[in-house]
Amino acid sequence: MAQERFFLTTAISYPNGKPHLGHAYELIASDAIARFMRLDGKDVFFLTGTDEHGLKMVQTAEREGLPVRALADRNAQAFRDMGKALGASNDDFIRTTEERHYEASQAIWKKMEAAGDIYLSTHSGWYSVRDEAYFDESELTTGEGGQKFAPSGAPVEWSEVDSYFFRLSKYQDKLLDLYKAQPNFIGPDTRRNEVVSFVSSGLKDLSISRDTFTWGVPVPGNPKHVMYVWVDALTNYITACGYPDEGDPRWKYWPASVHIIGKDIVRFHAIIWPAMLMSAGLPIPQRVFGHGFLTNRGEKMSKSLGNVLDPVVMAEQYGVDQIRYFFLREVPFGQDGSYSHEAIVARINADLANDLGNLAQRSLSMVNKNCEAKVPAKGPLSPEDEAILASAYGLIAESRVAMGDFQIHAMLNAIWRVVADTNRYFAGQAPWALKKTDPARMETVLWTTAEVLRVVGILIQPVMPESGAKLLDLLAVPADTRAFAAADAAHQLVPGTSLPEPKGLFPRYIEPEAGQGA
RNA sequence: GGCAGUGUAGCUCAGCUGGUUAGAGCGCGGCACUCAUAAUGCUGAGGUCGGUGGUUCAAGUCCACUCACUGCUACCA
Repeated sequence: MAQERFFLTTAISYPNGKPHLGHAYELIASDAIARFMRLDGKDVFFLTGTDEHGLKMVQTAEREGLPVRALADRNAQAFRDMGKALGASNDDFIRTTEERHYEASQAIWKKMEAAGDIYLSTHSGWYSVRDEAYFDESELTTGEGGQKFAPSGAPVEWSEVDSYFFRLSKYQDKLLDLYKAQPNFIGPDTRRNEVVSFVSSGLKDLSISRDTFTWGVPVPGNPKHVMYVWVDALTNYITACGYPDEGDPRWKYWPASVHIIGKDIVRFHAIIWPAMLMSAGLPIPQRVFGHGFLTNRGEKMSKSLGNVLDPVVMAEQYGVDQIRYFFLREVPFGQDGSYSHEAIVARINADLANDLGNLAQRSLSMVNKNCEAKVPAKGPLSPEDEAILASAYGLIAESRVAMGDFQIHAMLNAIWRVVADTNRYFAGQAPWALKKTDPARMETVLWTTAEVLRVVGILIQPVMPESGAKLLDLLAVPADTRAFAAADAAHQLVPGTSLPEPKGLFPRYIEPEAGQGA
């Protein structure tokens, strides 16, 4: 039987600066989904990368006195390094300046052109040099002498430039059909509603080339023009699958299972991208999911506010798994979220150190001292034992449901509900008391607790790969039984197996000095 | 302006097709325990479920109106 494939992507990042927390968040979340699917037995292809063309890159390079390509190389590397620092498990890292991407972009362009969907015309509108943007008449204000101004206050002038256009308008009905046929194509629902309403209100053709700069993919047959962001950036997803070579070993991954993107670019992925694919006669992605933005104590991150945190520094300060856990547990995926030093520390100490870390420590240290450092004997199970085991074994199904909608936080909530129940169970059974009255029963309680920990260890791996592995090490779980398929009663811990000395799983976070807020 | 959504304990939020004393986590008070990373367990404090008016035997849960807030309303990636 063929292994189910799962292809997921992040958006490609624009590397005119260093990666920030927003990039990190998207990568962490996508990585957790990728790892989840791998552990669940799927053939996963996980892609991330950088979108390196366009005027902003040129301008940034000029400002820094670098050739554009050098800037792109340097910053692309910074994004790669961030991925490493965060434990990202992407299978490829695509850069739009790569040869393979030029090939793919020009190929899809030609397909769209052959379909009669590309034509040369004039792009006209009110342009603000300062904002580098066009504005609709309705957004403008008129000053003295008839001068018109953008919302930013910058003057605008009427501009007419040659540009190639994509017949997006032609796809309006087809897109609406798509949204109807695939109700979960766009998630979460609020984003879907917005897109549907946008498309319903009418689509205009799209300007897809520029002849005002050259840092881009040349338009086939007219090298005066380079492709504008839409065609260039979105195409990366099929470039990585080997397009236009449909014999490429990676082509089997297309169409993508999901594009994980920021809520601000949902429209491009849910409207322009499928329309392009329809035009080129290619399959449409299964889903597009827009995550929310992070704020620092409810305030937008900005350089001027000085509340921009470097994700790599955060990983060093709090721990990689710790911040992965924090963002994925604290923020319901799809909604905006807020973070603060206090909130991070609270999660680390309450959930990781106290609830899970201490549960492992209190039970495994008893095993170590009272069971000859071996998996305890499993005697007859009491109803309490059965109940806690059943809820642990039930987690995998719950997690699949949650992750089916990318509700990573819901999966973590479920896991921690079991962790809390297990602490209750442990306190209720009081194995330290049984030690004197009924040692056999004590062993069964300890076995049950360890078995729950095994399941938990397996399930936290997508979010906290290192810590999950550490926990499974403490339980001497073989490497080949750490996937989700083993999170059931058939693979339970074997009494008598030697265990290593228990070590702390999650240290408490202690403030280095008082008064240090982040 | 139009469209969509949100408003439930100090904070963050659950509450499916309306039905016993409205829930969880965190925070806060008290108690217990000692296996454990000063961890854990138990327990308490009570929020007019934004407001008003309806429908109903019964509404946080449906309807109308109203207030506040948020998102979208295309070429910045």
